[in-house]
Amino acid sequence: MGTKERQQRERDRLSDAILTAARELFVAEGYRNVSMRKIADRIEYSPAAIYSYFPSKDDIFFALAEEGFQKMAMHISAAVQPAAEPLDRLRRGLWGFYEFSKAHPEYFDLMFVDRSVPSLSQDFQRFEFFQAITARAEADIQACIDRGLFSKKLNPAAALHVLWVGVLGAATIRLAQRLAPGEDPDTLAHDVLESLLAGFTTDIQTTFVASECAFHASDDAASRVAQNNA
Amino acid sequence: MGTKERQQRERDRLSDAILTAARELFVAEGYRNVSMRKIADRIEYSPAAIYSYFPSKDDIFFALAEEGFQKMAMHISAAVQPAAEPLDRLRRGLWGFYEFSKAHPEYFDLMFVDRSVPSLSQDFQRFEFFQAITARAEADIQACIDRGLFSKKLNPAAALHVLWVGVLGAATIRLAQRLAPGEDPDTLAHDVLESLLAGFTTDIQTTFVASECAFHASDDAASRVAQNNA
DNA sequence: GTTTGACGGTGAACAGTGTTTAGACAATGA
DNA sequence: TCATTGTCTAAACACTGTTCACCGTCAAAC
Repeated sequence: MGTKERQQRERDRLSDAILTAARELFVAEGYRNVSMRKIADRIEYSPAAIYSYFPSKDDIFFALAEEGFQKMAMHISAAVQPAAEPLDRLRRGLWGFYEFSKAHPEYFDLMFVDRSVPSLSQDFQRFEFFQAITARAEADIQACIDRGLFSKKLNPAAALHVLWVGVLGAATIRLAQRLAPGEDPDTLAHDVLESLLAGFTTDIQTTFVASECAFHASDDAASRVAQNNA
Repeated sequence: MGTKERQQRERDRLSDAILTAARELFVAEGYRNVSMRKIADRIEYSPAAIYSYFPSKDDIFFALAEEGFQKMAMHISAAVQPAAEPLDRLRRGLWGFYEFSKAHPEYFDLMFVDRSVPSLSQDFQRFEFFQAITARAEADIQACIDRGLFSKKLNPAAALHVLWVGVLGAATIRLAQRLAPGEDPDTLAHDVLESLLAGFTTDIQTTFVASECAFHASDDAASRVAQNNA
């Protein structure tokens, strides 16, 4: 009767144990120091046993990345929560993104920076996290446009990407420790965010729409755009 | 007589051969796929021989990173060259930075993103490249301020970091392939750059100076700054 | 001319990595 | 009771960075 169910339960239990062991090693030592043998030691099974639960090491990290996205969604939601004004919400959300990179550097690296887990790059858009958080943020940007805080020429989706990527750059440079000893990464992240938001108030960037963007095509195009904006 | 010199010449020759082999493997297969044994195979020596020329694998990558900085300095200088106007020079220089990340992704990753070569993080400011390129770029920013193109409240050094980090974020996200299939990374990089430059024209960011920045201290501080700028 | 010492290079090993495979063993269904 | 199924393991494969005892060569000293 319930034998199939019990077996499945047992499978789930061990699958969870593998993920838990991997997660603990992962946050403690970084994912570069997580090995199948260390995971096996923790769960008191042989390394080969893991392979009947996860096809490869990459798949374990893929599952961990999925956890990371949920963690981040909660982190950002909590940061946005207390604010009602759209610009305030936007600021808080992006700062929450930066803070997440500080609170969970290993997750952040795995989710956004690392190139050694191929499945993550390939299936990145699969994470439904982006549909949820992104939609709200874009609505906030639209609200800022409607209230006259941002340029009417702004494309909310493109603008969100710009903000996201800008803060991500600051977070990455902090994690990679590519700043001089005196420089404060928090200030840098803050300045990037504020500069971008300030830029959104202006009408200057006429090439903001993708189809009009030929800046990178050639030297001639580059100087043409430069002249336009000078 | 010249025996010492000949021995030294021979040492230099082999040291160069090691770096050449490493570089070829590095650009062809990525530095994660460079192994001491593969390098040894190429130079037709045993793996152990390498260790009397480089203390560790990290030191080989450190030397390659140094090459990368020289490469990048040349790339950016060539991009800036044809322009006379400071804003144009700035734009070209930063776009050159982005293009470098496309032309030499492995170098870029090693130089700015990677965390697995500890010596690079530790001695990052040692690369004299930054003194050379940075000084010129800061002068261009100062010129933009003087000509009224940028806010007078702008700190050139901080502003350059902001531009640098913003473009770096776009480059990183492109390399990590964390964009949806439809999205164009070049457009994104361009938008980031233009938004930041546009932001520099405004006086809005009153917290641009480090000492006044308390945005990230607490929720109260965050909302206070938000109100200031709303 | 012989001996000594240093140096350059190697083979083998150590301790680790992800992954595969043949086999053992227990639990299940007929 | 017997055959089957599924789970787990020991051992191996092909790698990784690094170390170390050894070995021959060659320059210098006696």
